[in-house]
Amino acid sequence: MLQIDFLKNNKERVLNGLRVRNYSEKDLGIVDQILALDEKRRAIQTSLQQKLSERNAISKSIGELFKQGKTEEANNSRNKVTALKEEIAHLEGTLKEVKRALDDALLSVPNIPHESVPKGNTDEDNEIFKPYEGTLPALDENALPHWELAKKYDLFDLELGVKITGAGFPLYRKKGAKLQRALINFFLDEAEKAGFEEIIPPLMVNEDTARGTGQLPDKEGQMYHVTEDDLYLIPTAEVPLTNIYRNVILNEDDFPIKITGHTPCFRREAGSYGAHVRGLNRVHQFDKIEIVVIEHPDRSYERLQQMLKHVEGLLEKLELPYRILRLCGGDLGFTSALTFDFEVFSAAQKRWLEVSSVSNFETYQTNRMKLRFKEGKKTRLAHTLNGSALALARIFAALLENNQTPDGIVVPEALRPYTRFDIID
RNA sequence: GGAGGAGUGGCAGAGCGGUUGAAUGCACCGGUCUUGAAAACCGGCAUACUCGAGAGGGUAUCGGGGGUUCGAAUCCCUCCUCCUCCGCCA
Repeated sequence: MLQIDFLKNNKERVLNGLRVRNYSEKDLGIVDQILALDEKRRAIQTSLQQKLSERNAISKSIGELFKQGKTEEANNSRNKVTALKEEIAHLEGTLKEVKRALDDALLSVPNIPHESVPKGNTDEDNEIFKPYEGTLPALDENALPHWELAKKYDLFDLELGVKITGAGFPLYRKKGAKLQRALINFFLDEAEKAGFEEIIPPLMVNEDTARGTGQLPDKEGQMYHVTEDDLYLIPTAEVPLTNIYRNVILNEDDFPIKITGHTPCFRREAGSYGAHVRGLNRVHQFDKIEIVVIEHPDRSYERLQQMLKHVEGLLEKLELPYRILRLCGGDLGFTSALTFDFEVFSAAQKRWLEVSSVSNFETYQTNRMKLRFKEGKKTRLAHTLNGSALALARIFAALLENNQTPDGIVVPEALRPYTRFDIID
């Protein structure tokens, strides 16, 4: 959620930012609506506070008068306050309404894109930030997509998932299960080497938490909701990890806070069907190692670059061909200011698969979460960043496809200490 | 799930209807003293909103929400969390 002061002082910047997100001139009216609501709120609040102040003063004097035995004067004052009370109740009512309208309006405005974010409507318009340098691996004609390979080597089973749960809940087995576990440990170890503290968070979160990172109110459809207890299954570890610091005031020397966690991720994503979502390309449950950083605002973009390097390192160790995209305004997530997507080339499907998304949210999440730090006497909002390092299902798919040989699927060197086998056959 | 108890500032802990944003201790920061440190002493030490050019005011916050009252940390309702005992259980 944007800060109202920022909006007030940088109106042009906000408007231009929304234009990058393809807001029409008509939709931009929301900004003026917000400013008007804020003005209204302040006016009401000021007069309310005056009345409250008056009430408090009189009430205080009543106590004094009773002590002195001046009952009559005390009763006079009492009547005065009774009259005030009505005004106060009325003002409180309108204040609440206006605040609510303001809040709703503010929540409906996405983050302002970083100046480097290109204009564009869809993922077609994303900028190739770092192209793949090399020749794309070419497999021979009868190379199999991962869902076929999975059948051939009995690595995962979607039909069994259907039986147990429903579509999109894969069941891994044999060397598939081992590879899965190897990847998890590999990614966690690499994150630890890079200075991230490993955390195993709860997989269900309450409403406040979901709101803090921006899953609510607008994206509730993407989360599984346990209505009986009003809890949400996490769509990513970002949610519980970042919310550790909800309502926290840090010291300046606490930065950077670097945490990581492996969790299953649950996504409802009212799905489409077809080749693009076959196999593990899009599932309702997948494992992911997430890295989360809470950083000083002056250093967050530097940190974002470091996070990119970390993810690059992982893909290089796994010997997967990748490229990095800078998302355009139209494809940029609601809460993000700048996002880089990593894509891995799947040789068998002959397409790029998104395997990681690394973003700087600036103060958008921290404003909702009230995550601040002390800067001298004042408090200031911190920046949050996060990235997948990495998401398993698609990496798993790409590994199977790209490394297939007539003899089996070759495990990349870096992973062998974890799998304890060299080949899947 | 049943029965009881409790939630106050960074921590400990008073207050249980009236100048209490909240005693006191500890922690922390600044100062005096000291060659330096400790001790001692003095001072400071929440957050948000709001008015004001500023100095400085005001409002709200004692787990959350609602209510009673001229006035609530104090009384009532409700929710949440924690503790003790019983039951169930990996």
